[in-house]
Amino acid sequence: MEQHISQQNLPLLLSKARETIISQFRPILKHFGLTEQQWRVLRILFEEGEVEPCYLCDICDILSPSMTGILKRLKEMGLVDRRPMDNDKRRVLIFLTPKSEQLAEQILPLIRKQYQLIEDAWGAELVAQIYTDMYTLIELKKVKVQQVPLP
Amino acid sequence: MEQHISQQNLPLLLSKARETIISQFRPILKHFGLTEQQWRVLRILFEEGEVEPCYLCDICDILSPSMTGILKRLKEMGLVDRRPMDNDKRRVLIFLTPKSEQLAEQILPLIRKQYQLIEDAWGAELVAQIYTDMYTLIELKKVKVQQVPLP
DNA sequence: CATTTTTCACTAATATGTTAGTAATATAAT
DNA sequence: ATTATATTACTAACATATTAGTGAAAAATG
Repeated sequence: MEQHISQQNLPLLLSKARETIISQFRPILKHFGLTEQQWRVLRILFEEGEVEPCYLCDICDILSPSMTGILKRLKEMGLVDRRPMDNDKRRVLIFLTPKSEQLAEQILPLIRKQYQLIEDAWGAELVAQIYTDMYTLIELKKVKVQQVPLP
Repeated sequence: MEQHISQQNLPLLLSKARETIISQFRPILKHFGLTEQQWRVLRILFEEGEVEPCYLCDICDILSPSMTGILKRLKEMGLVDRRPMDNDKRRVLIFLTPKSEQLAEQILPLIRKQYQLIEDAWGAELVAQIYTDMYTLIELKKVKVQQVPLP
């Protein structure tokens, strides 16, 4: 079905753009029985070692209540474990298990290859441009926008 | 908390970019007790009159099972109504009520003003650039990407 | 005309998103 | 030190996302 996209609807455009990208990777994650969010978390843990949940929330763009469930399920799957911090009893540290270390080592090369295939199909320049644009847009978060007065 | 963003993670970047945008509009919708998805649907109905659920799914980038719930809640709120089609008994048509027509007429000017405020803060050229990039990216959906072989 | 395949809206089950609020602990201000 | 505030992880309640699958009707096929 061919359709026009409503003008002045940036969130929707971003949503559709994101779907275009993520659909290229969904088959890989599905093959390993992971959701996109679960993989985001595992990947950060693989790259950075043990970190706190709030740090994961920040980096992965996942809110705290969602993260609670994600970590709970990852723990049930035997893919993460946790230990309390010594100096601050509120905090905990999350880290990978040997099982998930191995899993990440399997998945990461496939993700990289898929990015290569995307560049082959869409052109490396265009992909680079998308990166640049997204970083620019995210940085704009720091530029305060006035709020329209509400009735 | 300042953080680096993982390389080769476009879906996450898109997610953060989208959040940057939508956060500018959330206060408006919240003021009227609407979620972003509910507003997407109302807006299309306001622009296009009565349409079918599958068309709304397509345009709003919302999957059918989600749309079922969204339309059900909008109906309970008295913001949409439905009638079966004459020639095809599977299909239904969704349309606004007087109440939601009036609501849309209140909200739309505020959305437009907020876009103006965004352009004032970030620059019209940059916003235009984002539109262009997103359209380009969405069009890329039609360019088939090879799938990495899975073990 | 009868059979097969598609299409449409829907349900079910599970995972995540969003907002509000909580208890425990830590830090800042009095 | 005592109070007030901030932070961290969490729960609750509801809305939406994702995948699989269903029944009814329409369209395509034989």
